[in-house]
Amino acid sequence: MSSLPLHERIRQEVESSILSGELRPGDRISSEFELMAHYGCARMTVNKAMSALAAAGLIDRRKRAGSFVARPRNVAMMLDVPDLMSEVMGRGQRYAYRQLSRQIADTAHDRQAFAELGAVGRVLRLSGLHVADDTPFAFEERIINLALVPEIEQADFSQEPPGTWLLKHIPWTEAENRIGALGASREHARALGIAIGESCLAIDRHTWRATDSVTFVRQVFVAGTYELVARFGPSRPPA
Amino acid sequence: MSSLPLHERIRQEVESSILSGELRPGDRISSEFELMAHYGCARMTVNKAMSALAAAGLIDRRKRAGSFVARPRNVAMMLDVPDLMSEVMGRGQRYAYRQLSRQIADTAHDRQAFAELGAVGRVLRLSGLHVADDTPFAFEERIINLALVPEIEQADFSQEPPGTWLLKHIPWTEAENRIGALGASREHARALGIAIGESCLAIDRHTWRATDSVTFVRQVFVAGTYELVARFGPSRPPA
DNA sequence: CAGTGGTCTAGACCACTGA
DNA sequence: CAGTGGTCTAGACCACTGA
Repeated sequence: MSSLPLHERIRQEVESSILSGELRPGDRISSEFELMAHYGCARMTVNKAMSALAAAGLIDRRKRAGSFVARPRNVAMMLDVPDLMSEVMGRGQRYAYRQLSRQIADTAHDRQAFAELGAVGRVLRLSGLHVADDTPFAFEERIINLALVPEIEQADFSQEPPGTWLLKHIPWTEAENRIGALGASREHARALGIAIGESCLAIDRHTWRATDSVTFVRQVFVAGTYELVARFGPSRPPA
Repeated sequence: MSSLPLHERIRQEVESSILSGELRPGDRISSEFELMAHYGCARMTVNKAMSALAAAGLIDRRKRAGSFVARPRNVAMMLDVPDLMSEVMGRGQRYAYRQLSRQIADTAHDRQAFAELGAVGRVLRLSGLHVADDTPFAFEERIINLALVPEIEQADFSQEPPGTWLLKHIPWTEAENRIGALGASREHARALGIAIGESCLAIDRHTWRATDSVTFVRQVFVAGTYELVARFGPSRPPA
């Protein structure tokens, strides 16, 4: 039973040739005209398959020359960056957000806020804990551009954390994440119940709406309690 | 000067409506027939634009019902996972790999190798340091399936690290990365010149060729010396 | 200059599914 | 059952660029 569309079948067959090693980097792939003849289909169907492989970075296409298996350099992996509340609840655990601090500031006087968001004016600064089954697993420190989201001043974070609130109210954004490690500061240590200097995973995320900064957040996870997963490949990895 | 293909212009215009908030999650997008009329083009052109948005996860398409702005849940970010040697040299620094240990084992007797790769038989176990401008910045511990890459037993890692060697000899693979933090072990600490327990970023990468395990590697970076960057969005984030 | 990919057209048939 | 998206056809013209 193969109800697979033809363009998808072509894509998978060429992809398999590349991932199995039958076609090696630099090798030329049959031209669209040759593939048309081979599959007995229209050129658009072949083109759809090959365009998808080019978009995924597996092949390079050059006019007049043809299509070639690309060299795997900086492979772009797909990284899942889930909403923490959804993720915790998805594992069947209870989720809670505990606010630790709240403060209105202005990028004109708050140098850190200015450094992260630029000159956006009034900002809301929050810090809090993400808690799964009564155990804090992440500390977060957030700066929100109030010019863009004034109504967040009245928001209630007892049911959902600021990140989830923002996701609902500022639905689609552009984002940049920086992932690193750090040793727990005094504040992190007290909040997370660990020792100062203990190893933590840190995610710094800056999100924009068009050209305006929406929010900057640093989330700090105790080492071993949280992992990010990124994948590359046609299917999920074999078991 | 807009030499942009029409399908790309349509994609960008709909994307802008979503990212600017003009269209909100759940909102219906004009049908392909309406967009055909609006842009005065063929349906395939509209379809190419909308299919790209659906592939990127920005819209959901349902037969009979139409196309709708998706809810931003687990957004898939693009994570750059560069080759360490290329990255260091791309920054204009000198790169070197220093091998620390080398050992042939068998998954029949080596429990850790079996746990990571499965029952693949003979394996090569390596540990070494990635060095930029004479400063070690990453420790790596690697297990390689010799059944798949027997010639690596004779390879010389003085010019390129095992990862780069594998990239050249086993060009395209599937991969899964797990990114977390850990405290430096005694071995990490000695190799990297840091204190035991000091915070480190750890990347565990398992790569496959079709259904066969090729290699498992853990790379450990001193906190603050290395960051991973992941992005989501139509363009690069504003400055 | 000739082969290749990039794009686009104006149709077509179909599966699906919600009004 | 009618509107929608999914797919596909058989053409077309063009820009590019390497033989």
